[in-house]
Amino acid sequence: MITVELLEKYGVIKKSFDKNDIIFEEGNLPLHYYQIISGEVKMSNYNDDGREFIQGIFYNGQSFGEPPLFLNQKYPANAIAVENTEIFILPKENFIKLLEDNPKVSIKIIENLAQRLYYKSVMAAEISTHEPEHRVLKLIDHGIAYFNFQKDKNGYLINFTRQQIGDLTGLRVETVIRTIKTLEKKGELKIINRKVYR
Amino acid sequence: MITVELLEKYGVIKKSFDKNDIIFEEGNLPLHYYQIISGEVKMSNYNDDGREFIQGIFYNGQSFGEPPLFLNQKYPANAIAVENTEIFILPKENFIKLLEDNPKVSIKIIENLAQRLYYKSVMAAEISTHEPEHRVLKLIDHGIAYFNFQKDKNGYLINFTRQQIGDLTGLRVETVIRTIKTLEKKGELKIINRKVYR
DNA sequence: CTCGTTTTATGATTTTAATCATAAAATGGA
DNA sequence: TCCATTTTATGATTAAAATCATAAAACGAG
Repeated sequence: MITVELLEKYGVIKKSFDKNDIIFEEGNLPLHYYQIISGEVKMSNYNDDGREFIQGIFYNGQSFGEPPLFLNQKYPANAIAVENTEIFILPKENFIKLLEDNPKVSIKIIENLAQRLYYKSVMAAEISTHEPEHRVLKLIDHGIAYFNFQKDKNGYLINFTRQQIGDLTGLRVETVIRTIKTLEKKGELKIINRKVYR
Repeated sequence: MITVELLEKYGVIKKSFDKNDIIFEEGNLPLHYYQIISGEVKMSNYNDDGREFIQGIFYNGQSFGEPPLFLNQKYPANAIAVENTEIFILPKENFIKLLEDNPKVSIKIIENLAQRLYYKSVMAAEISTHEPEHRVLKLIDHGIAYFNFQKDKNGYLINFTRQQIGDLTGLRVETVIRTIKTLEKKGELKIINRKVYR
């Protein structure tokens, strides 16, 4: 996360997106740095059958889409506003200039990329070698630490739909529903009027 | 990749590992920066059944294991020498000092992490939404660009075993063998005395 | 050169999650 | 408040890759 003052110094603009608006598309060349002011953004891929895989979900203060920007490669996924969202947008050249002038920001970027790489490493191993129960629990426990799940008297509220959990873990929605029920029976989580708590 | 001169200035040491030696283990706290001089290193996880998932394979000049170093988190996977390997090892504090003193190195680190994140994004989507043929081809095509595959008169030699391809794509070795045969029949790749060419 | 290990190979069977079908409950615009 | 859409739910069936079994070929350490 880069401070507002710094971004403004380098000519950032604000842009609003409605729910379901496309921010950028897979295959496009990156031209900007994006940082969320408010709202929620998902990055995802669709395969030939229209099946979705969610690479990540981003919230207030988080940036997204930097890797291909640094590599001059095409976006490997789409970025879509999950709800009405406001975003800081900085042209690539200005962003590079900002980094050159402010070495400490580079360290922030490194930490952010490191965090995302860490998540992807964990989930990649989960998706390819573990059963549904393990995958879902791992995602939920990661979410408690890094997505914005709120704690109340029942525990952490996992505010993902069953479909989203499926799209993040590579499982079908029916499988997620059944898996969550099994996990409830085993006492690993609670279901209180259809909402999942951990 | 950080230059030898710079690493030596900050007190780097060289260490040799024999084939199959463990460089660090999942769950340990990171204390060093690692950069390969020669040889080959794999990072991988094992699930409860002993099934392996290879996170990545690294060669001459490449560094590995930085994300948890920046985050003060435990290693999410093991690092193992695939063959006899020589590695530069720099203590964490010296590495941080090196970065602070040399902002341009930060940019290199960012590009490196961005590259790895890009690979993980592509493979995550493949593993969770595509069939074996698609997964194997994507891995191979990525390997041509980023692993050290050599081109000869038959095309690029994919110098991975079927088992390694399986551990990188989340498939079983028998499935990989059958998939590669199918891909050969479809003309997507060649098999010349058991070696795979693309 | 030899022998144990690894790699590639193939066929038969099983398992597990995907798929298909259907529906009730909840949600959210108009 | 009404209706279309989304979300959760459950049962039956299927398909696809994993598993199991076995073996030949290649490799590599001594």
